Amino acid sequence: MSVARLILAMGAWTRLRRASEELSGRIEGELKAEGLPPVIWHDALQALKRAGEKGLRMYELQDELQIRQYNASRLVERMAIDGLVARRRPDDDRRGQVLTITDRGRARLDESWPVYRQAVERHVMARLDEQEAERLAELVEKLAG
Amino acid sequence: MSVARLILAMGAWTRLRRASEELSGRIEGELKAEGLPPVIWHDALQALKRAGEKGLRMYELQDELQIRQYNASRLVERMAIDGLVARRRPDDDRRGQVLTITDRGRARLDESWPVYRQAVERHVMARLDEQEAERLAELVEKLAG
DNA sequence: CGCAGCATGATGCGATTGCATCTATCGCGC
DNA sequence: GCGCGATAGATGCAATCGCATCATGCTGCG
Repeated sequence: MSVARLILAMGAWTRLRRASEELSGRIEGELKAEGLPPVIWHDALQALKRAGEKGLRMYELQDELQIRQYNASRLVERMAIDGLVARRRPDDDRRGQVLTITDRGRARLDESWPVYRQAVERHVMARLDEQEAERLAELVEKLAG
Repeated sequence: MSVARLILAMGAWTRLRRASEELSGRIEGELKAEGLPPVIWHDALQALKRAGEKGLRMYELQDELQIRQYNASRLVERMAIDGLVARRRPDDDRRGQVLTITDRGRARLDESWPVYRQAVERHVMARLDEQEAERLAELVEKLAG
């Protein structure tokens, strides 16, 4: 019946939220403890690295990271202050920015990757086997669409 | 091999985080659009309602909601300002607080529940069948322990 | 008893977020 | 070419978060 479904959905949602916050707290905490930038910076740098020379427009980065426009704007500003990304105005659209990773950005990525990786190994990989990780990914994917 | 496991874990973790943020955004958004308090207030009021007359100590609420000490402190302060919870000092431990829900708190809960419920129905229940919701709850539970 | 350390919760401060709005530029229809 | 709605991104402001630390009261040990 529908009541049971709702209770299950509520339970899943609440646990999902708590688990996400718990994990974020731990993983971000480990990065910060090493003086490294937060996960979102890592994601952004990785996306920019993948994009290579051609770089990404603001809105592409925003899309890829699934963050809000103003958060993308501020994220990039902070990363630019640290010299991790370069911004340039394309001639064909002078409203916009093209973002590329700098050498310093790549270096920072290399520096943070081992720590990030170990954190994920410890807090995620160690707790789920392959099937479970795959299934979890599928299920949350259904929610985010 | 271990590399595959790491990739799966990373994928699960990233999607989990994004889905959680996405869903939080939508659900909190709907509450805010109706002038209702955020989900965490709902959770807190519900926990206090369950606790009844006896109420909860700060650290019990903190435990139940899995939030940090300073967040509990501030959450309760804001809810008290709105008159949704009552704080009183127990005689046997005059450092602490005992929190109880007020009539106004119960009323607010009744008011926000239909909206919250519908949001969860729309964004969670509608996207997962019973098995999926149950499995998701199990999996995230393994991560949060 | 007296004091040191522990537990409980509050708070100052800087960083981040959300929301709304602003500026600059683009491109389409006339 | 001109004007106007649409698009790209920045920003002021208030609220919230994280961290460290503080204040107060409790507890156990000599």
